[in-house]
Formats: sequence, C-alpha cells, structure tokens
Amino acid sequence: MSPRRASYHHGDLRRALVDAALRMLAAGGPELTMRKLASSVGVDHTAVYRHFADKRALLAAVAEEGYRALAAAMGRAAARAGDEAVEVLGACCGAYVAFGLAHPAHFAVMAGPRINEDERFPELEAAIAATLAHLTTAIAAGQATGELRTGKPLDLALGLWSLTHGYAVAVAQRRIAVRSTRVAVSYFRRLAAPMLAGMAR
Amino acid sequence: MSPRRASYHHGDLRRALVDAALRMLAAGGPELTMRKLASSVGVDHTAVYRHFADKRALLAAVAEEGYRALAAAMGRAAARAGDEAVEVLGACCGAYVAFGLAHPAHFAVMAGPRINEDERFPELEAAIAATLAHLTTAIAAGQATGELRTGKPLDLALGLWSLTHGYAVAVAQRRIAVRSTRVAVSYFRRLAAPMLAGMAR
DNA sequence: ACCTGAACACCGTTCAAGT
DNA sequence: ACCTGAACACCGTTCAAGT
Repeated sequence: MSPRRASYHHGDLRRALVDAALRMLAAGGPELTMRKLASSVGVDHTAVYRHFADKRALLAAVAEEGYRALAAAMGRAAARAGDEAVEVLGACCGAYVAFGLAHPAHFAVMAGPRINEDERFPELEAAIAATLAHLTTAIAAGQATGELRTGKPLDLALGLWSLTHGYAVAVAQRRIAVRSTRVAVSYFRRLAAPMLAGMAR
Repeated sequence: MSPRRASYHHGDLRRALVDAALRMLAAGGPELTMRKLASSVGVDHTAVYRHFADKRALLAAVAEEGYRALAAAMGRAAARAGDEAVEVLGACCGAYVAFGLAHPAHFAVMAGPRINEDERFPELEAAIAATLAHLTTAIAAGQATGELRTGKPLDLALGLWSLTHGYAVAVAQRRIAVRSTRVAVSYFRRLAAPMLAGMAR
C-alpha cells in the first residue's frame, strides 16, 4: 500500500504491474483499477498505458497467467491420479474447482465477461485451450483403452468442462455454499459421478 | 433515446426504470448506467435513488425479473415434453440454454458477479431457487417411477444445473461458438446425454 | 524510451433545495 | 412525496511535456 518510489526506468514495469494486480486480487480488497494498480507500484497512473493498450489488455494478461497456473494444476492432478481415465478426469476437474476456490477474484477475471471477444489476445486463447486439452487428451486416452465410450473427444470434453466450470464459478461466487475447498471438491466429485459414469461404457 | 418529458409524478417510475433497463440490455448497446437509465425515461439521474437504494438494488430487480421469466420458460418446456424424466430434464435445461442465448446481456446480469452476496434481496434468491426447483421436482418424480437412480434430488439437480449453467454462460459469452440458438440447444442435448444417461438407472 | 501532469468525458452517490 | 441541481470522489483514456 505504501507507494514504492523505486524507479522502473529500465526495470520490468510490465511484470511488476501484473504481479501487483495478482496481489490486489488475492488481497480480496477493493476493485482492481488502473489508478490503484499504478499507485501500488509507485508509478503515475498513465504509465500503465506504456505497457498495456487499455484495461482489457491488462486483464487479458492477468487472465492468461491464471489459465497457465490452472493448466499446470490440472496437469499435476492428472499425474498424481491412477491410470483409469475416469480417475484422471475426476482429478483434473477437481483441481479446476480447487483453483477457483483458492483464487476467487483471479478466477472471476478469468471466467467473467469475455476479455478476448474481438480476438485481440491470441496468447490468452492458447492458455484457455491448454486447460481444455487436458480433458480431451485424457478422454481420447480412455477411449483408446476402451474404458470410455466412443464419440468426439471434444464433445465429451466440453460437457465435462461445462459441468466443472459451472460448478467452480457457482462455488467461487458463493452461490453454492461450502465449508472448505476440500468439501467443495469432494462434493463436486459426487455431482460429477453421473456424468463420468455415463461416459464410461 | 429521445428523453421523454412525461412526468412520473404519481406514475410508476420504478416499473418504468426496470423496463427501460431491460430494453437497454436487449438493445445490446452501451453499458447499463444509472445516468443513462434515468435519462432514457426522461428523469434526472438522482431520481433513481428514490426507488433503488443503489445500483446493486436495480440490478437485483433486473436479475429477479430474468429468473422469473427463465423459470416460466423452463416450466413451459417441461409441460411440452413427454413424461419420461430424462426427456423433461433435457427439455428444461434446453430452455435454460435457449434463454441465455436469446437474452445474453440480461443473462449476464443474472449470472455475473453475485448480486445477493449480503442477502439483501430475498426475492431474488427465491426466483433463483424456483429455477432449481424445476430440476429437483422432475428428478424426484423420475425417482418415484424408478426411472432415475436414487440419491438426494438436490445433489443430482446441482450437477445438472452446473452443467446447464456452465454451458449457457459459455455460449452466451461466445466462448463456445454456435451458429444459432437451435444448434446451441441441440448441441447441449448431446453434451448432456452422458450425464442424463448416468442418472438413469 | 519511459514517465509525469493536466485535462476530458464520464461514473455512482449524496444532499440541500424546489414543487 | 417526488424530483432537480450542484457537488464530491472517483473512473479510463489522451496528449503535450519533461528527462
């Protein structure tokens, strides 16, 4: 909160701004604002426009960072799971839910009004696609072993993603009340069971 | 757009404001603003505060109206469907998706950052609960006939709701691209098939 | 090249004042 | 009772100017 007077001349102001935005979101405090953001790194508020064309570009960078972290978490969860496809998918989607609850404000930026509607941020799109890819590859693998029923992997993945994303958003927004992340994830596993059962052959 | 000069003295300004907000959302134009809203009904912008404590209260009224219309649409769809529970549920949720696509900006208010987080708007909560109730009652009915597997109806309903809501938001935000409402709904039916199959016994 | 300062066109909200 | 007008504390964004 104390404005840092360090000069970002020759420093990485862009990186510092994204980090500060993540800190502000994690702090759960007031709204993320270009002016507050700039002042939190000790810089004039117009300096932000040297590194981001507008607020949407800043939010795109924040969202992209979030999707990268989310994809990594899904990958770790998949690696920890057994080798049954249904287990892998449950773990992957459980990690998605856990991420949303652990970082609700960050997740709200990722899931909120679509940032990339006019295709300005291809790297954001790629980061989003990487999270979905975790599901499609696990599904394709399960089909290859005969564990899952046939059908376009993308269709099955989008169904599972919709369920996971819808639940994660609802829980992060506290529309569905849960006592803890653990409870949220285990409850999710129960809600997802019918869909995973329907995907098994 | 032409400011109406009619006096709302003794008229129903509150009603007029909500209607104007719905029109502005439907028009898909610029952001919904207290000032633009007031001027669209030909009234000073501070007059809005005579009828709504703040912007959240206005949005709560808008969202409540949306959930009522949504619940009605779900009810009509359920009535038109056959009497198999899986058919009723598919039709109900399909209506949910169709509503989101038909009224994307209105739906964004309903699905966006939670308006009722501090429990200020019990009528909004009731309207939301009415939509979920369509699912729980259809599920309980299907369990009574033995068509659906046992389990708490609320759990099954929340799973189906998460899937439906997640897909509807994604489609309304154009994260999932579809050519038309018809295509969106029939694609949804395909994505939902595994979950409905998993709910059948 | 990178940052500052002043300015513009907006916001939501409050409050004294009018009818 | 209901609405207006002026004001306050903010926004995002632009642009000339400084170093």
